[in-house]
Amino acid sequence: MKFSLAEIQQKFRERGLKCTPQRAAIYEALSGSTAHPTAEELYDEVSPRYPMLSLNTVYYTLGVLRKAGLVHEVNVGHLRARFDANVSPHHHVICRSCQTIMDVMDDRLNRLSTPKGLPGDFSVTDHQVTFHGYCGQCRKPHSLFTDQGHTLQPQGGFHGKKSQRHQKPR
Amino acid sequence: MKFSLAEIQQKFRERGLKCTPQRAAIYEALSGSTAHPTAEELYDEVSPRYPMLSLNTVYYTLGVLRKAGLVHEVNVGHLRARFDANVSPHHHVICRSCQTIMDVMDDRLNRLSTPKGLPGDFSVTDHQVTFHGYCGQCRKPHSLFTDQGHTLQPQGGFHGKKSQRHQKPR
DNA sequence: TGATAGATAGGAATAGTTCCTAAACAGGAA
DNA sequence: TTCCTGTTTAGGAACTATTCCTATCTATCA
Repeated sequence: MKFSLAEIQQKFRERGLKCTPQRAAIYEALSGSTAHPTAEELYDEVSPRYPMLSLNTVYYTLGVLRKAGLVHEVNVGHLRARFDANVSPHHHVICRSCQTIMDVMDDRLNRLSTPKGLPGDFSVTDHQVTFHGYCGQCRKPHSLFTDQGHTLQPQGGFHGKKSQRHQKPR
Repeated sequence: MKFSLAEIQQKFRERGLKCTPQRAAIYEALSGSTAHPTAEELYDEVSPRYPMLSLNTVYYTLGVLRKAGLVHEVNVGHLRARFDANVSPHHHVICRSCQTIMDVMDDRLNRLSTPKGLPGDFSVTDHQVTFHGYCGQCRKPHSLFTDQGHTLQPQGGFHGKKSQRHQKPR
């Protein structure tokens, strides 16, 4: 859920983080989304209100928030990192075709026990379950045969936002 | 387990893939490892036998083998892609500090049922459980406090192979 | 209000991966 | 066996996400 400025200020203060307008805006935008946006998508959302904002600052801020435990980084494939302000334990479903990520809140999955057969000195801190499949929009008869993971060369059919390097208008 | 040349030839033939020496060597090296090597680590392993081998070819070959279902790509964070010739369903344990990946073969995990609360038109094809924690070598008292996921700036303590762009000797 | 540690913005650098192209070659046909 | 053809290879360049560097700015605290 989207946090108010007061809530954000408090969270930052509790963790000894400076509360700059950019930082608050980035966190506000992230907390108001369940789409697991990329750094650039957050930049695109916040940028209109802060035209001087740099993508650099978004990365820096996300790094700071992550270290403070306010943000999780979700990685799907080796493509762009995606971020999530929902830091309570949860899991994900990912469409193999359009890479859309959805949250799965299922307590049963939170309670999986540590697997057997690990080296004795390995200490498990947490785990995550990722379900793969095809969402309604991508679910076509041939999908199962054409796409095993991401493709070497970009193919059509992606209905999300197109990857595009940000260009400052000149 | 490491495949023999005859086995590799057969697997390639069955899938209509040309069996070039480079391709066979790359797949042989991958099948002989449980360390989930990166493209570059495979390159480093095969390269001595094929000095003209290019990293490009390793990427191309891994892409071809992945599409043919002979290889899985495992992604940890947004760092380098890692590959696995073990394509039977299994799960992973990853050290948060050194990024070492180990396989978890646990039938119980293979049988997790599809979570509730998904959009009705989403079809789940498979799932994967990833356990995070700290391996014996990385398990120091302070580890739990300094590292939440990967760091913005590289820190010491990495005991794996150092990331280093390959340079052809001149 | 002033000092200061930390934050921001811009540009450059880095690293992993993919694209492009000409030359080489595996595998089937003759 | 030899020839043909489409695929594979290697090298270089390009691309993209992310990080590094640095000068300037600013939120916070005294």
